[in-house]
Order: sequence, then C-alpha cells, then structure tokens
Amino acid sequence: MRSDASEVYRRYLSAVMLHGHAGARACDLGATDLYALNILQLSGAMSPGALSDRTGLTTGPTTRLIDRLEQAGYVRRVPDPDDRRKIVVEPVAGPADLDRVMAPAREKIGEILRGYGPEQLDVLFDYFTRATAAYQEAAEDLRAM
Amino acid sequence: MRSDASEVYRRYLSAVMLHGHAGARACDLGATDLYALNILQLSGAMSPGALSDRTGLTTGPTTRLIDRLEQAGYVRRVPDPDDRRKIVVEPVAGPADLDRVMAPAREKIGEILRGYGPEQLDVLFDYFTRATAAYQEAAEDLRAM
DNA sequence: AGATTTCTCTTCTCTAAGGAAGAGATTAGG
DNA sequence: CCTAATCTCTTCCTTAGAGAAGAGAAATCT
Repeated sequence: MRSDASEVYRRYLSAVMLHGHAGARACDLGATDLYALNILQLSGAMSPGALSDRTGLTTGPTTRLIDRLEQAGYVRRVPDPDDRRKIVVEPVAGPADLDRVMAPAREKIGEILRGYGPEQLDVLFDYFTRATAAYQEAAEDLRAM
Repeated sequence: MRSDASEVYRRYLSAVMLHGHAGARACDLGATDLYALNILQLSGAMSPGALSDRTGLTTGPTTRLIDRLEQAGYVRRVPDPDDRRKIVVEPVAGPADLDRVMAPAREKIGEILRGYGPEQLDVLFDYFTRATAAYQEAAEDLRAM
C-alpha cells in the first residue's frame, strides 16, 4: 500500500504533534507552557518581555507562565547584569518530567536512525537542519499576522 | 559550526511543534481542539466515545469539542449505518483556516524536498514512515499511563 | 417482548488561564 | 537632578473549557 507522499508527511507531522501533546498532558503541562518551552529551547534564553511577544500573551499571564515553568523545574530566572530591571529566563537542561516522558520516543527514534548508513544520515540531518529553519520562518510569519 | 546531532534533532522537533502551535493560535484553535484534530488525521474517523478515550476527556466536553471542530469546518458528524446510536466523526479535507495557515510551511518544505534526488527522497520518506509509527506507539504508551 | 446496557448529548458547576490596569523599581535623557 | 520611559510583577475580572451527573435513544440479551 503505497500512500501519497503528501499524505505520508501529513501523518508524520500529526504523529509528532500528537506525541508532543500527549507528553505535555502526561506532565500536567498546559499547552501554552509547552509552547513557551519550545520557544525557549529553540531561541534560547530571553527576557519575560520578549517571551510575551513571542507567545502573544500580555505581561501578566507571562509572569505566571514563567512561575509555572520555574516551579516545575524547566526554566530559571537569572538577573540581567546590564539592566537590573530585566530578568533573563533560561531553559534548564535537567531530568525534568518532560524529558523522562519523552525518553521512550527518543529511544525509538535513535533506534531508527541507527539503522541508516553514514551518507543516509547526512541526508536526514541535512533535512532536519533545513526543515528547522523553514518551520521557524513559517512560525515567525504566522506570529506576525 | 557542527552541532551535536541530538541537539539538532531537538531543535527540529521544537520548530515543528512551535509551528503547529503558532498555526493553531492563528486559527483561534484551542490546544485540545488541535490535539483531537491530530488524532483524527492520524487514526481516521472514529466515534465520539473513541475520541473521548483518546483525548482523555469525558463525554461532555467531547461533544462540545466536536461541536467546535464541526462548526469550524474541520470535521463532520456522519451517522453510523450499523448502530444508529453511534456517530462517526470524520475529518474533512477542505480549505479550512488551518490548511491555509499551514500552506506557507508546506510550500517551504516542498521546496526543500524538491532539492533531493530520488534515492535521497526514499531515505527521507522511509524515515517519515518509520518515525510516524514510532511516535504513534510512544504516544499510545503515554496515553496508557 | 422486556430489561439491561451502551452511546451520545445536555445541563450545571467549577477551575484555570488570559486580558486590563496599575504599582514599584530602574534606566535614559534633558 | 528631575522627568519620562521601560520593564517586571501584582491584582482584579472575565471567559473558555473540563468534570459530574443524568436524560433520551437504540442495541443486545434473556
């Protein structure tokens, strides 16, 4: 049963999203929290104000969003040395719930990737890199609308 | 700058998730709605009861979830010919907001994929297919916990 | 056929999350 | 030096969404 390529890719994306949601749900992590966490993982540490912009939230909810993430151990607040009004929110790489929950999937994917040869892996990681940029741009465009 | 492979993949996943969230947000689609939509796209049409199980919601919220999705034009209710109590919720492939919003990203990805040769595409789609199954299994396991 | 079970949908209630406005603190500019 | 602007955080309010319980309809079993 050879499905259409577009359909294969659609299902692939759905599976990735679905797994992400299921993981967040398993950690009692809200959708916006996961969203913010992805932003921080992708773009690195930033101030609460910048995170407000990115998430589209106003500053009030953002503060409590950071509170939740900090309390759950995913990020931490670090004072900005240059501007003492500011704070930098940086993601913490640690054995938090989300990592534990994601581990089985990472293992499965690792297993799959180990089945490829070097030049095949080059192709795959070339794609990963390009696709990351593409999705990042597309998300940026969406945000601007 | 050759980053660690695991890090590249992490960022890739973050970008995919981020784009999905941004798209949902642009369509005023709630997190659970997107979650359910992914389930339907991945597993095909199912009854509201089955969708309740998958989403982890009770039947009440599920009904209104389907109401929202139906009203927004993403799914439709079809009576089950075998059991007239039942209803089948099937995803509607149409020019809904989400498709329109996702279009730029699909175009970018299409552009990237067109840059590969036939055997490279075979590798990529082999990966997509395997990864879909892996994530689907992992999500299933998460749901069971 | 009658009783039980199954399935969807409705209603009510409650919690969680977001918006708006403003306070407090710090920096920049005249 | 003093005013204005910037940034984070707090407080209050509103609303979307989830749970619980039950009603109504249809299938299954005895």
